[in-house]
Amino acid sequence: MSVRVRFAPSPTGQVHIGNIRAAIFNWLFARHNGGKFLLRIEDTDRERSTPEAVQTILGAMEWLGLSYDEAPLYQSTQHGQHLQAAELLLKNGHAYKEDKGGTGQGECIIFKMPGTDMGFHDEIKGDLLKKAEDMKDFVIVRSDGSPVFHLANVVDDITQGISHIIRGDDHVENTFRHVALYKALGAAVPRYAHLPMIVNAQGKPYSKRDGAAYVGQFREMGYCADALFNFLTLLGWSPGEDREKMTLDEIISAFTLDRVKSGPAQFDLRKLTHMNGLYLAELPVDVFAEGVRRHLAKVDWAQSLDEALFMKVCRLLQSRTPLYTQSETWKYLFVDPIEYDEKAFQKTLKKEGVMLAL
RNA sequence: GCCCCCAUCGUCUAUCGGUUAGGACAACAGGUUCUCAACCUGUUAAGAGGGGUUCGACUCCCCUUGGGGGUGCCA
Repeated sequence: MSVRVRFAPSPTGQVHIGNIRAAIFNWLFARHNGGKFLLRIEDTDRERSTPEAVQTILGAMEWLGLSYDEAPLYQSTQHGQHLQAAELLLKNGHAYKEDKGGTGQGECIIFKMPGTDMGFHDEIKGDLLKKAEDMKDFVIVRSDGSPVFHLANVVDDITQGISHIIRGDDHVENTFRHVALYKALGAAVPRYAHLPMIVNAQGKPYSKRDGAAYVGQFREMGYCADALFNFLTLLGWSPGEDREKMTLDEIISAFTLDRVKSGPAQFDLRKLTHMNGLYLAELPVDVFAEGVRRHLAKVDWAQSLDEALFMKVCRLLQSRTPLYTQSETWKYLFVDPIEYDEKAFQKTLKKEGVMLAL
């Protein structure tokens, strides 16, 4: 079975850390299995989708090295496909029209759940079952003619030939609907894997209120892509054998879904910072220096530093810098005069017999 | 309310019936040191509770408790 997975973000703003983690896991799964990693931009929400947000997504993926294998599919171009699928469901009796009243006006198209108990196998959580009475019919096309997420998502996954759907835990319940949709559409049901959520110290979904929550923010704060990638990989997954800091190749070859945990994982910025330090320490000096330069660009005392001294300082402090932004505290090395008591200094020199090689 | 999922040090995790329950981050102590930091060494620290199954349970089953998710003409 050839592996085809996808990352399907909505271009409505910044790229959330939880979303990019899902992208990373999909990417790793594809690379580990020699499959394809596809990108689908779910831009059907005309109100909130913007071209800038698409660029933000592309930029975040490029920064982290998440290369995709085929041209991105823009969901808005699939509108006809979605409606065609709805028509098919109507025709074969899996859907019906109804005016539900309430917020919308007119008839919407509703998918009829099979009315039998259902189940699917989750690669991470195991077998999941649901009784018929716990599943309700649901709207697939709104009364204004626009397809709902469930329909669009499933139809697009079918047209992109997705074999494994690896996504956040918050979609577990949707999966029963999606499986029913696949079957009603006469398509092969893909394999599913639901990733544990990334939560904050309170156990709630990690959000921007908990500090940095977007890829762009981590980049600005001075974290390097490899460190963030490695760290995110360890949230909910472990290669075993006490391995943590790994090269990309090592991660790819060790990555399997059966080693993904199913409980939520708390985001610990301190551990990320420590790991970032390990990555910065092994960078070539000039690359490190370049990163420092970027972060010092806006700092007033660092506007015209002596190049030779700057490189010297970089060489000296590289291994002790967990974050680029820490270079902002290097001011004393360049401009502050060293304060000392001349008399006490001389006295110490004599007393200790200290020899200074100056 | 109803449905589903989850549960090892403060945190991320290893363990897939038999271990002194291991590693990492953090914390603490000491060392090193031109402040800070980094670094080195060491210490503290965990199987939520109760029943089973078994010669033997962190590990398998059940209940309780706690946490999370879902329950839209949102995605």
